[in-house]
Amino acid sequence: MAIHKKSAFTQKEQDLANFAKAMSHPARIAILKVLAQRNECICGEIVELLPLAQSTVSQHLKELKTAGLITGTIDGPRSCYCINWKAFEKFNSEFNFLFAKLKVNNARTNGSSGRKKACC
Amino acid sequence: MAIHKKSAFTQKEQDLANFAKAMSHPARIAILKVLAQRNECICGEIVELLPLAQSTVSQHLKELKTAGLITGTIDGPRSCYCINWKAFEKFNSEFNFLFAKLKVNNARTNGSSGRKKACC
DNA sequence: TTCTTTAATCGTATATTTGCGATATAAGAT
DNA sequence: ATCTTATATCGCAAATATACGATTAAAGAA
Repeated sequence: MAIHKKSAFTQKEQDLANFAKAMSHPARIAILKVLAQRNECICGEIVELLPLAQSTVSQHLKELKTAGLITGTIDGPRSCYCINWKAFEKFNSEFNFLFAKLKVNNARTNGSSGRKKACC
Repeated sequence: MAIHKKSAFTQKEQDLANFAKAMSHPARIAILKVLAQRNECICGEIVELLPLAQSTVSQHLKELKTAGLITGTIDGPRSCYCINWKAFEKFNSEFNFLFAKLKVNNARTNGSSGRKKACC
């Protein structure tokens, strides 16, 4: 492509998109589920559970960490990962806020006493 | 990469990832917001509001439609788009379900009477 | 029919993502 | 000091995503 256009959108739009992007791979969804079940987890445990090579899992963990969805701390020769609940709840509520706002707008313009859609 | 590994994960994990993927670009977030505000919208109106070429917007609309987040119907020489509320709510609740499940697990294993995290 | 309008699709260039093996790093064990 | 374990990073290949201009298609207007 010629030039990146992502910066032409609002920060909130970019934040939501970045959050969604971090969740946009089944391996990363699976990692989050494992972290939730075990509360905390070292890389090797996740590698055993996923059908991916160690280096690939490490890369997915790095992406989740960069996006702020998980935290990782060095524990001797290991790395211990946890879900960053604060960030997760923040993005979850932002997502719900967008969704709720959309629903309200939809009800206002297309409710029982509102106009009908011309199409769709 | 050598081979696709996405199919090695569960259907629910793939569904959630696909939904997140559809939301993973600020242009598509912006499109959803426009569709919500106007209830329904033709392609040209969206093109005027976004800093992207017509062909690019059309491509984003196609991705949202393929992911099932919006519907599109032909209206003469125009195409009218709407948010597919049912699919949107379904995925939203699935997302919330995952999040709630994670939160419950976290409270159970790390609540006021539970054990502390060893790291993070 | 021909012209205009609207949108989808094609072709192309470039950027990013995904995945793995190999290597590097870092810390504890011997 | 050397070995082992655990993980991050590098380098590469292949697949996807992003963006645009040009073209095509489809329907109403002249």
